[in-house]
Amino acid sequence: MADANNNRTGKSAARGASGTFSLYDIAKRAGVSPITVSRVINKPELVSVETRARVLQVIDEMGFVLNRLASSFSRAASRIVGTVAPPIINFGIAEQVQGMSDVFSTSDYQLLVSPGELSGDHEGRQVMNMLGWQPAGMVLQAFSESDSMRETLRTRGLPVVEISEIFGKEPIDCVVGISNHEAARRMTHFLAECGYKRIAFMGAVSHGNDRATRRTLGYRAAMAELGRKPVDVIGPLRASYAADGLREIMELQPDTDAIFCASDTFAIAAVQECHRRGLRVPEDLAFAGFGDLDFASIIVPALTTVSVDRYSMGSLAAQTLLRRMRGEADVPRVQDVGFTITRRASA
Amino acid sequence: MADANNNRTGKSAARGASGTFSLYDIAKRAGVSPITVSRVINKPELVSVETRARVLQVIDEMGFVLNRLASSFSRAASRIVGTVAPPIINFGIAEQVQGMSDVFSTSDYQLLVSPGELSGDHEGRQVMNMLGWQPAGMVLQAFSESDSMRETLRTRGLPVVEISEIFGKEPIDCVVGISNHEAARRMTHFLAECGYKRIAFMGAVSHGNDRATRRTLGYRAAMAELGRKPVDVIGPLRASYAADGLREIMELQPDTDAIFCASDTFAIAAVQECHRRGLRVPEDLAFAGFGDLDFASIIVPALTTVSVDRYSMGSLAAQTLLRRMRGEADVPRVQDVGFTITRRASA
DNA sequence: CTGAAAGCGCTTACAG
DNA sequence: CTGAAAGCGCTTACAG
Repeated sequence: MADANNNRTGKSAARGASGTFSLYDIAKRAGVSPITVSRVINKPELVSVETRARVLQVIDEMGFVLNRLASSFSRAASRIVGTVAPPIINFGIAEQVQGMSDVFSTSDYQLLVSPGELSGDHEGRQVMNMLGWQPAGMVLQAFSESDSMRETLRTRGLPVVEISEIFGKEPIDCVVGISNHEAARRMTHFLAECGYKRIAFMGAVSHGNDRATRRTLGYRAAMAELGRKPVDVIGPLRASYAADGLREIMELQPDTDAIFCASDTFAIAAVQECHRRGLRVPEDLAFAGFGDLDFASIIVPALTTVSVDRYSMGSLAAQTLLRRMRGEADVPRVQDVGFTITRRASA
Repeated sequence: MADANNNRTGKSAARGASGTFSLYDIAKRAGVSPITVSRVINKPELVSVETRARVLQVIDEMGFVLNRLASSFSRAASRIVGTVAPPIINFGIAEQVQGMSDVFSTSDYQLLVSPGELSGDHEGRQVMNMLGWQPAGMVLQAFSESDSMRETLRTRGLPVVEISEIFGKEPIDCVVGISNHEAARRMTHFLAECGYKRIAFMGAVSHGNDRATRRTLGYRAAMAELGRKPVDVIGPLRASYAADGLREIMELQPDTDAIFCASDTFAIAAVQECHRRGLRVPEDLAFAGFGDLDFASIIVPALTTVSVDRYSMGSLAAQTLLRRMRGEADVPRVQDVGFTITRRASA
């Protein structure tokens, strides 16, 4: 049949001995042409029931796995979606990726996650790398804000969804996220409404993205609106900084009665440090966090925090990208997933 | 030059308008053949300094990104390494992936992470999916133990490194991990040596892998060796189970003086529950965990636990796979990364 | 419903 | 140090 004038068949069959078969091997065995096998896999409704059954049986018998490299490379439209994970995968990022992957796994797109590299100066290089896989779209988890990378992506006209701070942002294409500035501002006002008089802030150093900075600025904006003096310190986003940060704040303003932490990690660790020092939380010192990590509701006292639904952020980003890749016209450029202030026992 | 008898050049150049160029476009512009461009990228030492410089400049000017799909698909040996992440990415898994990716990023292999799907009955399907990308090797994070999948992989003769329980395991190819049975056994003996008399165990339900079960059996083995009666309960691996588990244990054995938890998540949450109930830790009830999460050393009292270096597990797995893919002969089939008992304040 | 031809953009192996 | 030819395993677009 088809193999009379196709000399590749023989070669593939020979390779088959080591466990790998091609479409041609299946076609030969099933007595059909390779395109028919391709259709059985990709567009089964175009093939007659009998032919389909026969081909499927051969596929099963031979343990055939379609070479995705070849199908992606052939003239078919790319079904790859790329994302680059930040170098430090924390719980929030994991939730976000989960949200994305749950959406893509029910689509016919394959999500490729390229883990972030530690050598941080190559943010853009990671994205360029990903571009080599010819993705139909990308989700950027906005750990970096390299301008040249943003420009490259914009020029290519590739559908891109950023998960990011949305305040005052000029997105490459679409952006999904929250306003960290607004969230921090609101939490600060909330603490003031709770009756706390001297609210300090423990912030994280910026890591190539502006989330951390936005939170600090939101706190300061609220303090200005309240007519109060801002007291803030900044350190690396690790639990170990919390004890130092606490000390720094108490030196700056010994009668501080509440500390708003830019992350739950800080808040949880700082609360533990208070236990160690014999300070009562919230009676002697109240705490609020940011993020609503798993442990935030577990620790004693349970943490008052800004709840952000990272899973939803991921799935909304994925859904938005799907719409963009389908070429829908009215896809919103900026989507705010919002946040809530969750009051528990710590403030 | 080269383009006179290559009709693809024109087409590629036309596509270039929308931002994508091929090797042919670069070759034409630089006045060399496509293979030379390929060599500048892959084996620069084979090209003269002048030619190299000229080509690199054109690549840079045109923002050329090599099509990895095409290079992987062409007859070159695959430079793809696949891994499937478990559906729930916890902190340990994240560390493990980090360890892997740090190793691969300094090699010329590209790590492809396929995020796990929630529809858990398709464990093997994920791996088959990955196989379609023609990886040169795979790292299995052993969240599932599907026999048919293991058999498929074995048959193909693909280099595979499993990160897994190593006790009594017949690896597909190579395995890196610890003996959870031994670790749990040792921690139980350690608690006994600390003077605790009635040591109970809070275990997690097995999730397609046998780590959880191994820990339970290790505890029971130690109790048998000590000539004591084992008291164990089992629940879903979520912080919310800890309060229930604690109650169940106290009903089973009201004078329990130490609880060994199969995970730090349980232990941290259970300690918090004790705070809530007014029980002193470790005076009234001592706790030990498993894993040494970030928060284990932060909470008050700091947690006594089994420390397992997940990052090292990931990087050792990657290094082992690299050796297997290079065809080294003496790669050990089973590697035990070991554990340590870390004593802190909770027991 | 099924098939023959052409080509996706690279790299290998062979020449020079 | 550089290049022309062939082919990797699929799928598209065209036929019938």
